[in-house]
Amino acid sequence: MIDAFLRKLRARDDLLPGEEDVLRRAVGETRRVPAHRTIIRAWEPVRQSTLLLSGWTARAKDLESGERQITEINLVGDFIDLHSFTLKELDHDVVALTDCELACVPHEAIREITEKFPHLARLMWLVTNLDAAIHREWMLSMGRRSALARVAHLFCELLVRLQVAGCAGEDDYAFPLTQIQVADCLGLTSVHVNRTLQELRKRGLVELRNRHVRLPDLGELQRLAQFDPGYLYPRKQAR
Amino acid sequence: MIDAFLRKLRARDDLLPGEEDVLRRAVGETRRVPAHRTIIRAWEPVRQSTLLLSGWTARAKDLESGERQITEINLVGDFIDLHSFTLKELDHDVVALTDCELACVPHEAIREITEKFPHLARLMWLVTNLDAAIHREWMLSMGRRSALARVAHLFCELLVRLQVAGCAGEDDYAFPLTQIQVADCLGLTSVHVNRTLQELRKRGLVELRNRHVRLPDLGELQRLAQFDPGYLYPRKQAR
DNA sequence: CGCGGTGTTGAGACCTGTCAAGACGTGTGG
DNA sequence: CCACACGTCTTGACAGGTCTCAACACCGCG
Repeated sequence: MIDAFLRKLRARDDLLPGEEDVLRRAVGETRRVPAHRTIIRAWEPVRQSTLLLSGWTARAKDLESGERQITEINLVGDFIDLHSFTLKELDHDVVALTDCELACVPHEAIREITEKFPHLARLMWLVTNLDAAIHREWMLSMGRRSALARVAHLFCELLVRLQVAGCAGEDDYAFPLTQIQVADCLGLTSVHVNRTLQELRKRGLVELRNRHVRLPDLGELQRLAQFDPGYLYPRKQAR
Repeated sequence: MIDAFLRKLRARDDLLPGEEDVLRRAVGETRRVPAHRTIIRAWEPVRQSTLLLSGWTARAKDLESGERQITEINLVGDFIDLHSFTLKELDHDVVALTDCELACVPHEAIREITEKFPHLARLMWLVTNLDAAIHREWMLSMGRRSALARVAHLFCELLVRLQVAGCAGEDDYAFPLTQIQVADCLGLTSVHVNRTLQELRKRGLVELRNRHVRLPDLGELQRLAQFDPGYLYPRKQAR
């Protein structure tokens, strides 16, 4: 159930004896939410963190004028709000992009981990820092990459992350986002995302239909996006 | 010496007895670096984190084409790379924007804190999560705010953060950045930053000269920027 | 006094946004 | 089974914000 999360941790460091058990015991009840539901509302007190067991979620910030910026996509095995353990309330909403299965982990349990399992606590700290690294790469996209490179980069990132989670093939994966949601991720309009996708299709870099994407020329796509997976910290290391 | 950092922590939660001492003992030697120096280079192994005692630094990511994106400004009392404790290497450079004084904190010392001072460790975890919250707000700026609002928002953020650090007046502070660096923060060109600054001056919202800025109509500036300091998590809370 | 970096200005290009309309697809109710 | 409604995708014409390139002014400093 929490296996995708364990895999994510083990990709970065070996777990010590007992750590897997503690984590399994830390997990409380699970629940399902339908697509479009707001799972966590900004600025409301949070007493538990939530692990994503299946589906896609997004962290979204809105301006008064209604424009939305998605600051991160979360996938199977991600905590959607582990940072709420230290922050106690979030500066953004978390919304379900698809139907989702969620597992609760009470902050009290995480606190116990910080008291008694410091190595595991460091790994959970690491996980929140991985989110921040993704944030920084997205900033680079929004500040300095063209629309074409931005869209390409998003497809590249999601491929790698879904592969780690075991939810993607060599060069394809289920892609549930609408063009509106892609636009909200990239700081573009949906009209322009549409035209950009057409350009990527014309170049033979992206095949997208029926909520499924294939990236037939990954090398070229990565070159176009200047995608380097280093920022996802895929290496195992003592931490 | 590390007082600005202590103030930053105490603004979020009370310290327990002994925690201040541990922190003071954790700090190793200090050093000075001149402006423009690269303090930490991306992807090189890091064995210590660095506390900023004076000056301004930036986290910078570059594209091959040479375009730069600054993903965060760090100020007195900030760790410039606390996340390197879990990440072991950084996905970005850290550069000195001004002459800086730095203090080393060996990762070994932070590791000890996670082993023996879990509450303090949680506060240091919190500090890295504050960085991520700033990242998210900057993403909102770059994705959805106009150039005018972006520049305004940056001035608002720096005012609040410098006030917490005790380095700003009611409505003014020393502002050492060039327009090129501001552009790199906001995903704009320096030419456009220049024109945007003129517009802000014309509206009576920003007075900037001699590396010093005053914000005569803070309320209006914040309204224009849709600035809400909540994302800086200025509240004290048990953590 | 000259130099290099920074700030300023102008003209024009271009990328992306805006607005609007229609096509397409899917689920629902009659 | 059809009609309809709704969201999404697509397309076109046009607007506008931001960028590019270039030149010049300014200023601190050696």
